[in-house]
Amino acid sequence: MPEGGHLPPLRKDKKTKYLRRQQEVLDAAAAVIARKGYHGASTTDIAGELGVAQPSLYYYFASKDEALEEICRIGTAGYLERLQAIMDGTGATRNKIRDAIRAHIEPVRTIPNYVKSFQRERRYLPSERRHELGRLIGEYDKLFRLLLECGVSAGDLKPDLDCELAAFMLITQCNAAQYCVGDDVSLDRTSTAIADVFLTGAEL
Amino acid sequence: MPEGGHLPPLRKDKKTKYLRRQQEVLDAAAAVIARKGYHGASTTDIAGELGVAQPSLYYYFASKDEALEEICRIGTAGYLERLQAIMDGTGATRNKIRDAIRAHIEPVRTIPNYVKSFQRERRYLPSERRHELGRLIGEYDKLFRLLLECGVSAGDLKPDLDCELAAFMLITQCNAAQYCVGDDVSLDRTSTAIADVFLTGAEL
DNA sequence: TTAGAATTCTATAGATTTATTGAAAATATA
DNA sequence: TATATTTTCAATAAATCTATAGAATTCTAA
Repeated sequence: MPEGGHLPPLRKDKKTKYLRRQQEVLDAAAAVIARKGYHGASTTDIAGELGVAQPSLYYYFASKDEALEEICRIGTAGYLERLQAIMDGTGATRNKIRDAIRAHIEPVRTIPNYVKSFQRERRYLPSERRHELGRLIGEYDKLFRLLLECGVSAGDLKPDLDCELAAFMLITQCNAAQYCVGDDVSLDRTSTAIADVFLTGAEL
Repeated sequence: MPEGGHLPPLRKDKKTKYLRRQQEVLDAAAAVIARKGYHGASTTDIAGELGVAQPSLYYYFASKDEALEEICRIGTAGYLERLQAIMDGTGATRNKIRDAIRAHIEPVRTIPNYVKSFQRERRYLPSERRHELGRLIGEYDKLFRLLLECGVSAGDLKPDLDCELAAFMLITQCNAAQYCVGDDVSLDRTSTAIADVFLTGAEL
């Protein structure tokens, strides 16, 4: 058994196979945790999802905590970089906001179990990792807020806009986009609808 | 011990004292469950919050499930009625929307532990009660959507507004209002800010 | 002050959980 | 095929959880 349970075996050409299986285990864990919550999802449940015995999981992860850490890492990967890239662009404020909304919602749709587990279960992480994630989220919130503040400075958005609150509410709406139940809930239509209301309002 | 653990004693004048204590137990349970989640909150944790021994709780509730049911009942009480009353009023659409937002956020601020426990932990209810709550939420969503649709019909809101999505996103923002962290996060200011952006948008 | 009612406690049963150990099975390699 | 490596499993330890039973305590009222 690999040291610590989560370290891969030694032969280098076998690593990829090990890592592929580890990914499958992680997918199963994310699915069960998204469905039943971290404490509601037993390791027996996760093993059942995979069709293996419960101790087999420990060949790939040292602990349930560690699996949640990895799930959260995947669920948050790239967010900051994508938003930064959008802000570095040259388009109009409204298009940057549209792009930011779209970029945020995309993983919510493509890897919903990872994002959902991150959103709802990250508070059960060990404190060090939890605080680390908190800092990352704080940076993202700040960057999103900066996007709006730049729009205000440029004269594209209302000068009295509460950018902190507005950024928070936009992020909240993007996170909730996975729970939409309407007729056409495609990524495109959902992100466009959120952006439209945010930019131009609902009133005539 | 009262039959079933949760039924009050017989002498009628003692009932109020029993019910008061039951409320204290419920407050403690709501606080711990809001903080640690339903499965993360052990009955020992809840008893510790009250400073009593763990089995003492069972004098007031037959089970942990039952306590969660009661917490969810309190956390959702009055929502439908308040929204209905607002819709029955005669004011302009924009003011009804403002009132609806304000009314939704108020319990989020006044009884946060109950609302938070309801929002995040209701999925762990026994299935019958969970579906019952689901129907209640569905009615509320539908009523909120109707409010917007009436606005569209009256010519107060844009004819192409996606009322289902917009209602869902408004409710989502109200529910998230408990997590605001800005300078002035009063009920008034938060609800006004949400309504302003929704009605008139962020763009100049 | 004492009898009865109401409330809380100690002790514990019984189920479930995470994680470990060492053996068995499966797979790859020579 | 035989050997070594990788992967999985059965068995189980140890901790924790919900809930119960019955005793002890506290409160109330005559």
